[in-house]
Amino acid sequence: MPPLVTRFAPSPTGHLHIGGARTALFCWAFAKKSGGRFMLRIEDTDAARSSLESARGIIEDLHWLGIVNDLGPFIKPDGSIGQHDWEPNSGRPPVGEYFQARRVAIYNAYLERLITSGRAYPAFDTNEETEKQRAAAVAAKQTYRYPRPADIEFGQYTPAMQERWKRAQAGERHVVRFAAPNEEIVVHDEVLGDVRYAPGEMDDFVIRKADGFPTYHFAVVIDDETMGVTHVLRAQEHLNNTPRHVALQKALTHPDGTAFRILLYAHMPIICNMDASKMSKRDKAKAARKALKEYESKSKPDKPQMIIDLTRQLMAKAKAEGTDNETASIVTLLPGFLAGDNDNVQVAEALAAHFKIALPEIEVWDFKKNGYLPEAICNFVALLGWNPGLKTPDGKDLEKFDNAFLASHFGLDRIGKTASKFDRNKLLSFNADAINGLSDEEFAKRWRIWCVEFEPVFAARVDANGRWIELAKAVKARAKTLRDGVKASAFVLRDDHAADFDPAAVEKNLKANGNQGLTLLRTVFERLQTVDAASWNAATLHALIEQVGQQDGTGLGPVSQAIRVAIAGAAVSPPLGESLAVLGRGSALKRIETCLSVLST
RNA sequence: GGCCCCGUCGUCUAGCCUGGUCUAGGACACAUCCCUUUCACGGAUGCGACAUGGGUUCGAAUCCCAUCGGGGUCACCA
Repeated sequence: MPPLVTRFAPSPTGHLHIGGARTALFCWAFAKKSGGRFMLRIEDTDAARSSLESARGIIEDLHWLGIVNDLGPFIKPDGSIGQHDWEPNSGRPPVGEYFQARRVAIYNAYLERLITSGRAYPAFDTNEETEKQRAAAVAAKQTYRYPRPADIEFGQYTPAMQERWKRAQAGERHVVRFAAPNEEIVVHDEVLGDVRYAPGEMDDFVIRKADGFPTYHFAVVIDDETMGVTHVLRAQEHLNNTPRHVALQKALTHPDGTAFRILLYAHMPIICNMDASKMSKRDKAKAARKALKEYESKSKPDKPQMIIDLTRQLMAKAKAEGTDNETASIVTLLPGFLAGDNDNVQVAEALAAHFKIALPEIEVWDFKKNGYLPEAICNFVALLGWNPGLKTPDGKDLEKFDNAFLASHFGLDRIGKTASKFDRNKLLSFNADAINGLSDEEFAKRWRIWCVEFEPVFAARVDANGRWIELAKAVKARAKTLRDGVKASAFVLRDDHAADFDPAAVEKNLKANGNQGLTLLRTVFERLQTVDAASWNAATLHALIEQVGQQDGTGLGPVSQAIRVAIAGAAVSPPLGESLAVLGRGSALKRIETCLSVLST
């Protein structure tokens, strides 16, 4: 019995998309659940857009999510790319290459047999010619289908076909097209059931491009067959591709004459935005253009001048950050981006930084950068189109689980059919729960690692006073993301001599009732000075503040708020004991002193 | 526009296959209250859906049909 094999086959043209993460997760979970293998394959046949860097990034993103492949490329500790292949005793021949661009010889061998069996033929139309026909068809509201040339006979390797092949081999620029069968194609889908496509729906699609690389359809079918893939799990946007793949599987044979298998398919729901459009990288460009539009409608700038200004600012920024190269390309792409001719992500990000707006998180890396935990992302995304259908002991739907649970419970039978909207609120809530489920120590550790990468200034400051645990305790409950944790502790970064205090807070908490707050603040200040550095901890400080409040008869509130304004500059901060402890004796006293002297005059 | 898929609270969904236990359950969001030194956390309560119209049936969220609505896809991208 050959093992069950699923595969995730991204094209390395950018970061891992959140929808791709779900596909990978489901493929992984299905393989684990079934005792099979999960394979990663890199579909880099688009020479212009693929990059090794993207492939590396995608592998890293998957690893970060805890989705580890049994077969295909992985990143070694030394940073180089290695690969897992079928073992000698696995009953399967080794795959060899998992990057499609390195498998061209394999595709060509199958392609040639397709040609000599009359099921594929070289076509010499130029791109412009077919585009023109297509445009004409669209203008006439007709469905465009590539018309099969008159000299092609389905399934016959005629002299005319031989002549075409000879021309192609002689080096004439051409593509190879598949001679599509004129019959009904039924796709058996594990989620959707049988999906029927009427005869004549499929045209003679391209299977090898003019640059010699196979198209997606062809490479996928050859690879899935030759690599031993048994189940194809992918998003529903691929459903309409499937009849092509099935037709190809029916037409292809191995050198020994055996037929290709018809694979088992399971198409899962699309993940879309709250407005029901498909979630895509372009949403970033959309958001950036929207910000720009708002700016334009507000300040009605001269457009050419604005482009010049923007360009200058971006270049200056790049120079300051030492990212000259990247920004040079941004600058050349900017006019096209503004005109809507390209959706370059770097341009979008540069504009977002300029207009101080947040771009929507679309890729796994975006979520990582903004402080989401991988376990929360996996958990949330697993619920988009799948549900365990189990209840918790108190009768609620079971929806909090980890990847190990998925690996033991996932099944195709509980994949839904309806598209799901990506509710960022719910993800945020899942993330907050994941953070709160961490012990203080664990949270401190992971938060610090994140800060070092994404908030280095803050990390260095906290590192300097070594108060991560105290800060983590103070901040954990009010952090829905790791980034929130930094926001909640922003007071740490305040200058001890800063003289700006939120006026409303000053009025309410210090000056009201005849300077009640200031008086209290003076009292605590004196008392705090008696606490030495060794006993400067949250519990001691809290007790002291409580005492002052009691002695004064005003309770805990007024003193607390007075101190809070003094040390944080505003009426909001984490609990006082912790806040003072984190600041340390010197800093805390200095701030109160500053506040007293600024407001007493 | 052609083809394909889908239609339960605003959102994710349970229930649908195997009609009655569904005056449709849970979660997120929202609202109110409680807790509270601020902001949060937490606790309680509330708001809120079977797209519409026909069948079938004693009985339909569940089965059938139609309508309407939404989405996907129509590349020498994957």
